[in-house]
Amino acid sequence: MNIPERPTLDGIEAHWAAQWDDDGIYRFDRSAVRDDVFAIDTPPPTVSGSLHMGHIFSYTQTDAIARYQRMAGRKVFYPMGWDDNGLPTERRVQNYFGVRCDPSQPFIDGFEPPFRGDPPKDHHAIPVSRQNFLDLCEQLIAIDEQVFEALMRRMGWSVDWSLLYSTIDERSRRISQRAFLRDVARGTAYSQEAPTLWDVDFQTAVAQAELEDRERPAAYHTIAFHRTDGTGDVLIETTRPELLAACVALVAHPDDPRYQTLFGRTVRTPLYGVSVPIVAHELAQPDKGTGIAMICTFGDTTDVTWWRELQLPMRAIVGRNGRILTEAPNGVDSAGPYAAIAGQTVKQAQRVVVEQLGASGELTGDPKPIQHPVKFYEKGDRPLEIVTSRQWYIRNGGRDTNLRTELVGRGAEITWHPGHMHHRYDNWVEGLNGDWLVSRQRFFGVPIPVWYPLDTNGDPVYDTPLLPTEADLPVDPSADVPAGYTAGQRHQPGGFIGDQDVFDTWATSSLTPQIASRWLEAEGDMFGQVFPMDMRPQAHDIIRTWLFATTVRAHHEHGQAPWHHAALSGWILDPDRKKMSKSKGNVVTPMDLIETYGTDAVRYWSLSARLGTDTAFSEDQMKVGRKFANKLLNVSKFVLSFGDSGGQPTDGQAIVGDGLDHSAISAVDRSMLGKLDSVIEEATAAFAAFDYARALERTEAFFWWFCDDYVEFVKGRAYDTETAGAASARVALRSALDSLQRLLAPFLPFATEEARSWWQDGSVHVSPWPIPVGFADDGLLDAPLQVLSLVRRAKTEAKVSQKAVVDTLVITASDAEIAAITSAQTDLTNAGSITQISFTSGAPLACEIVLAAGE
RNA sequence: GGGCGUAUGGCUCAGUUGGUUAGAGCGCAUCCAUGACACGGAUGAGGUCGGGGGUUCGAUUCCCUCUACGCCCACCA
Repeated sequence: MNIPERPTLDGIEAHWAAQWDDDGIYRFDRSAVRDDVFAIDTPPPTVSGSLHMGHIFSYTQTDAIARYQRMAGRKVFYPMGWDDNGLPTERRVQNYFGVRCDPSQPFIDGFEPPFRGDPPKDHHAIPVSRQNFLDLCEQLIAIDEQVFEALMRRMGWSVDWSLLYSTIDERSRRISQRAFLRDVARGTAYSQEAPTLWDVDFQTAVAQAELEDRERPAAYHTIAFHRTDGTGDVLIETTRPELLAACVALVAHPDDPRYQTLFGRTVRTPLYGVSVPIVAHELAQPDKGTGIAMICTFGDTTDVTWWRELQLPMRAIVGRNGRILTEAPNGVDSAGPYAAIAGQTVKQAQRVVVEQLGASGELTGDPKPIQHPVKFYEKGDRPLEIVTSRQWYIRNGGRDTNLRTELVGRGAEITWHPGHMHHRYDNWVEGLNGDWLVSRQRFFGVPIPVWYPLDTNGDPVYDTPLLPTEADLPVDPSADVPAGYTAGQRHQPGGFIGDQDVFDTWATSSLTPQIASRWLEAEGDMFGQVFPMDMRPQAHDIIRTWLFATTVRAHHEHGQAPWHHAALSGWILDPDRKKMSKSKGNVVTPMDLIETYGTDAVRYWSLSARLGTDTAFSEDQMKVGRKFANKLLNVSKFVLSFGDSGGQPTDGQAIVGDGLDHSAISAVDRSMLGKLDSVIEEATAAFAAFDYARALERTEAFFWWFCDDYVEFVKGRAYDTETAGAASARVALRSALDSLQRLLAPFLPFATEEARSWWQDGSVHVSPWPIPVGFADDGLLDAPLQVLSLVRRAKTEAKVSQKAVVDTLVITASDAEIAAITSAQTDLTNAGSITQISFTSGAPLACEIVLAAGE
């Protein structure tokens, strides 16, 4: 036994983290069978910056559950990953090095970027080749990932670092492509040319799940369409007059009496004079504007619906770069008014068209400014446009009621923590309106493993893609050649082309259970040991993306939900209850907090918050956690200082296992141990239900009671080896300490390990979770401690030391209480420095206290 | 427009099938520097459980309604 003179929390993190690593105590047991495994589908953090308090918060919550499960005997599968492919990384690379990817640039060997961190504001990103750009991505993520790992290790998260993966590494590319090929083979993935939401800055298609609405100013413009029979004008209102050239019809509600006579007739568009039909559709809203709207290809997603369902012609005018196409669409004269908008941005074009309409007299009144929601890519800066392009999709129920029902069923297989998060899943699935668009016109991602044959004219034949075999994965269709072709046939008539696109990052991260477990890999496949996983921890704002996408993939490939439990963490709020944001400038970094309060203190704050509950950032809570950890060291030192004359308990069954009969333990000590048994039961039940916060609350409450009441109560007896009950007190103290250290290990892994190391071999984190010893929680101590409390109050009111002697104490109590007090009388007189006690039968419990003179 | 959640002493939160004086910590006040701990200990003040209505012998807890805040979803001309 080696107890320091002055226990301290300082410096214990680095020491124990290194020790755990050396001992490999968090290694997954690869021989474990599924029933013994507890598998966690860890969220791979996005590597595009730094870890923030939200990560600390939620990952620590998962870690506590992992630690409990490990101690409870499960073989914990707890991987870590980096989500390092995708747009966030590309954007960070652009901002960090001052470059942008331009595939038309030649590769430069040994390329040096103009900056490494913080290019000046006026720097114009220089174009670099695709390969140079990808190299820079790899460089930067390697740097970022080192920083991430260092912080995670400092946090004491009990992940198995040998399971580390990255979503861009070779294994992930192979697994992602393998899963996709299987989707293609079974028809759950397909490509299609269709109108697609398009970000004009990133120049890529985006998926429904990545949209967000933002309130933007706009204006209603009232525009006159001319009836082709010459009987007058039809007025419509629009916020997008620049799309007039893209107009293919006017639409009103079929029941709208104002337009009954117009259905089936035609009007001519202003400026361009194109003849378009007036059609009826129930999505038209009579109360909006004039009740009749123009349908353009495409102004919004409703236009797409109308265009498709009413089988209208295509008259696209917005290009992929967000500018008006130089060539006018079918039916519009390129030389007319259109020439003035060709090549302009959408915004510029609007100004021009409004001027033109004003001049032609076809604009009625002044534009009426409004605020309205506009769809944005969640990471984008300009409103989305809709352009037609060929994309890959994975079926997600958005176009198939049966599939949707099945996916709702998968959601119901999962136990949600907290339960109400399930609504968000159902809500999302039931609101889907299209399949999942997985292709992106970007660079740093998993390539779509597909080539297309070129016909004799050199045009791609998209219906018969050329696919690699699984054995050849991963492939890069831009560099690799499909079977049966030679490299020289690329881009040649009769030859082939590679698909230029990459998967959206969610298309790969939706496979984290497969990636982490090395599904179907030649080396180290653990899939069968861990799938379906036990737990998916994640934030609630990505239910519609990550959680749902993972469920879709598991449904298609494995026919089941990917996990048994989904644990949804809340958000960190600023003290003023707003969502914590980096832009506020007052955000403290996790490392600062760890250094100020210690890891266990930061963990304590994280673990005080329940799943799904948004929580205020609170340094006060961390201070409490610091005190808690410190107290654990001190009480451990104190209890252990008594020596082990009563026999040293070594595990949860210490007292009996030590050869000491229950009857050798005094009634007072048995009562404390009974109370502890109840706490163990409650904490265990709470942990089993993923409610670590409740387990902490119960354990902590008992811990402080133990320190302030029980220890104070019995320490006089424990000191004095001449006392008959000394051995009992010592064994009880040690036994309780043993259980407490283990109960607290998931919360305070460093302090518990430190205190544990003074008297036990082996890590507390691989010791068994305590189980009840079998004593009754009889409340025997309630009455004696109540008396002690009254004595303390009397001393406080008399403004004397707690050490002051009580000459006589007359207790009025019920017979049962008197019996309890009598059984604890030795400890009571010790703890209260009481000379003489007498009893009167009665109720309620009361005391008459006479302090010794001169005190 | 639809859905979900939250409203408990100055602050952060518990409150487990409705049941005797609604709990804890922080903060605050007063006191004690007792031989584990001053990153300590003792004691205390402080709440008509968001408003209104209902069910019940009895509601913070169940039902209805209103209000405030937050989030998710929606076809946004």
